Amino acid sequence: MARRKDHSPEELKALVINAVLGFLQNEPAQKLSLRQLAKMVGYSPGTLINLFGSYAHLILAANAATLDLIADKLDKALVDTQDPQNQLSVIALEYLNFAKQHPFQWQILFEHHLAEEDEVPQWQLSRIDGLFTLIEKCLEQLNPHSQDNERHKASRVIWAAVHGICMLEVDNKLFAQDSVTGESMINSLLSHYLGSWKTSNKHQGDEQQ
Amino acid sequence: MARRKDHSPEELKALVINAVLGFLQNEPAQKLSLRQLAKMVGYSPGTLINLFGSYAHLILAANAATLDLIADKLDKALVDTQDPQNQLSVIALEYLNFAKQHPFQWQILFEHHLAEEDEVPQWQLSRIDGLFTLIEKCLEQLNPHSQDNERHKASRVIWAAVHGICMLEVDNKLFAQDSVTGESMINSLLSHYLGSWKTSNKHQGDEQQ
DNA sequence: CCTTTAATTAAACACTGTTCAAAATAAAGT
DNA sequence: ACTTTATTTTGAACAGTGTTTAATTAAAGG
Repeated sequence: MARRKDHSPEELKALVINAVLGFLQNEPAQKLSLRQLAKMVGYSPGTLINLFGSYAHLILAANAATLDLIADKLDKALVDTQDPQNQLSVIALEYLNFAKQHPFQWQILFEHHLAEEDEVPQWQLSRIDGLFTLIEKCLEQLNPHSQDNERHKASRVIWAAVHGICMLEVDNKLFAQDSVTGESMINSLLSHYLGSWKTSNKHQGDEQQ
Repeated sequence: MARRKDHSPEELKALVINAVLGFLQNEPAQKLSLRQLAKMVGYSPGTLINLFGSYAHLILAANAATLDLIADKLDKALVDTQDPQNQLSVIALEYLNFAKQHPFQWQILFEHHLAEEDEVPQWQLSRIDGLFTLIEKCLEQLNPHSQDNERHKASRVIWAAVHGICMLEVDNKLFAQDSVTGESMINSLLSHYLGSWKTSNKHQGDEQQ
């Protein structure tokens, strides 16, 4: 059998990715498989494999779409916020919101590991780099006297911390009383961490390591 | 075939769990399977299944052993530290150290999801509860005027943040310059967050949410 | 119209976790 | 000591997985 002109390669890729993301709205990534995905879009497993290279790369393509979607949401949420600390808050809360609304789609973003032989593709790296740059810009507004490497470190700390909160929230691993939500934790984190950080480099270097 | 008196059920369980943890020292969880695990210990796949109930519960048992191991390391690391802020630092750094030294064993702790129908077992919950209690005690020493729910929230924030740092460090997803290590991030997090937190409830309530 | 090119797939392969009836043996009863 | 009972262990079968490949067929080029 051969070339069915139903869909161009790009159309088919989009079709498959939509099928993945649609599936992950209701069911966890574990229950997804190449074979039933092929059935959903009406093609054979082999076709999907030589479209994406492998099942792992197919998931990677879906994750790329998710990253773009998140970046888009962040950009839109930032347009009517000027204060840098509020901006960081908006970024973190919007990120949490996405994780809560699409838990399975969000989980697969971080639980999907490529085989160690093939490296993480360049576009993936640049997408993540964009997010860090965004945070660092906020930090620069918050404390114009701060140094590059201080903002670099702080952006990673904030990002990792927010990420951890989202992760445990989505996995229901916080074991917290009802009043303690992901939102309140992010507020606590940002107000205390930034409150100390933005005043720590006014007259001297980092006070502890 | 029947009762081979080679091993009692408990001995066999320990044997299997050791095989799992040994495997995860060198290879990721993806490459582990029930069948090759059975070969390692010299029993059939079926035997392991009616020992543990299922492959998922076998992994759960291995994760329980890991949690005990971590709790043990934390206890031992804490004996010669009095200052509560130093204690929190020791806890976090020891935790990071374990994650770095046993990345695959640590990953499977959080990437392994049970089917939603069977709930997380009680002993698992109590182990995690113990860790939170430990952190809350440090916080109480840090600020005796703080309220219960404030320490409750702060313990979750710290825990989630430390966890996020460990996760991105193990996954190599920090994309940070060499000077920014997991250790330096944990130091930054704790010094800034705690620095603000411990003085925030001296004369009034939580200043923001 | 015929040939070449390339997309698509069914079938086979080597795996996976799980079930179950049959087999093997340890323990209990006589 | 022998039989019976009970229980542990397993091989084989089952339904599923991702991947490879040879064969097929539709479209494009001459």
